[in-house]
Amino acid sequence: MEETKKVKVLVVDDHPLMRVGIAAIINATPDMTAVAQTGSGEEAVKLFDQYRPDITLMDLRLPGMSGVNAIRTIRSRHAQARFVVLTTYEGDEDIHQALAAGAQGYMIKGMPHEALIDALRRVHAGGRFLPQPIKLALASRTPDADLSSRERQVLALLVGGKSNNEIAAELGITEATVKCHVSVILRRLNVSDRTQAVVVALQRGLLHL
Amino acid sequence: MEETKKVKVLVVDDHPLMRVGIAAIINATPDMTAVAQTGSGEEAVKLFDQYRPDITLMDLRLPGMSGVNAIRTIRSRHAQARFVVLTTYEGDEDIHQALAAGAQGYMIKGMPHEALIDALRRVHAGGRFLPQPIKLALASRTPDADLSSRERQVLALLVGGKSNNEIAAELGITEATVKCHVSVILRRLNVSDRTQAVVVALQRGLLHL
DNA sequence: TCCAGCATCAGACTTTCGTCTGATTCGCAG
DNA sequence: CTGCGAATCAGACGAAAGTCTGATGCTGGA
Repeated sequence: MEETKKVKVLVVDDHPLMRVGIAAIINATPDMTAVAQTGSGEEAVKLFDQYRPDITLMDLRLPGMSGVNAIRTIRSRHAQARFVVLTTYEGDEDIHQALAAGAQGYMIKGMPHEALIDALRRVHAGGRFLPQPIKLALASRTPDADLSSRERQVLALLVGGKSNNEIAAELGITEATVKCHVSVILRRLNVSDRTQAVVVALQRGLLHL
Repeated sequence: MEETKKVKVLVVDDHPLMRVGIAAIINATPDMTAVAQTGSGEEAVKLFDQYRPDITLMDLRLPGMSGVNAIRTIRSRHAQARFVVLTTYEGDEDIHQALAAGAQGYMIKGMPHEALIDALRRVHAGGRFLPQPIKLALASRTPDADLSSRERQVLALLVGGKSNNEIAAELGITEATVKCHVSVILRRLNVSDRTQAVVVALQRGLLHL
């Protein structure tokens, strides 16, 4: 068995136990090896520079720098870098962001681990890998889902449970303007009041608690 | 090394990769062995009967029967059964429920895996194990947090984004009564409107999306 | 037995929410 | 250059939401 031919994988996940499991699966595959692992996005960037893995297996929910930002940062320096995102399914927004950032594969924690190896193989071969449910979630995305930055700002405050008045104070604008933004947000998210807006924002992963 | 002296652990988690990691850590510990594993609460009950493990490592978020219900079911038949809950921290309610159901230990995914072994040892020795942040979360719990079953029902509909009117229709009561329930819920959760109620309910794990 | 708590309802009142109409400014793409 | 969309504000309106007072029936524990 020639070591140099093994596919080098960098594992990024904030759960140590999960990293152990992933590494075990990868290292049990004869032509793959987990060369390094970490629980932080910042360290992932450093480790990538150091080990130049063929594929990076990346969780999105990380303390500090998010997985998406880590992908963006690494890709800005290494355009050929390939990523498989590994996460518990948390709404279509995460998926969309990750793919936009340059991920080639998406794997859901909780799928049988053969699927993980399959995904790694396909992505390493230059292809893509998206599970069926992920494809469906992306297909059902309406383009209206993209809010302006100001609207996302207001939505964040809505999720914080703020009233129109408080939001106005916090943003230094009038309540009338806030109402206007809220109305637009409701239309874009296709809901009829702020409570529903909060629920779908959390469901779709537009914001995190 | 005498096999019969090993501490037998049953692993219950719906993420296969996580199970692999947990089992690897346990089996790497000389005096412990992961005798069985599953991703479902129902199967956990069967496997317990079959293997009689010394400790069951239980995730709370499972498809089908919840981890808490699995603990309750197993305990009703085997009062001496010991449990360590292993979960991503999702609010004080889960913890409270799990301990009330009879768990002796609580471990957060994302802690170093030495801590897991430590927890298993202590619980197997007849003790308890609660990480510091968990203790704090439990300490800051107000007794007001317990809602009546009717109130929980209303809260669930609030989280569903329903209006008072829709809730009234769904429960077959008057809107006046719904308003009354909502008022009580707001006071109990210590918030001032339904949107905030939804947010804290999700934060504290009173309800799941 | 009696009180406390839960669930139910009603009316009235204030505040907030959400919509609508209409208007101004700014930057950017065609 | 022109127009479109974002962001800003205003006023006014109806519809919800939330509070308060007060009242009834039921259950279960002290």
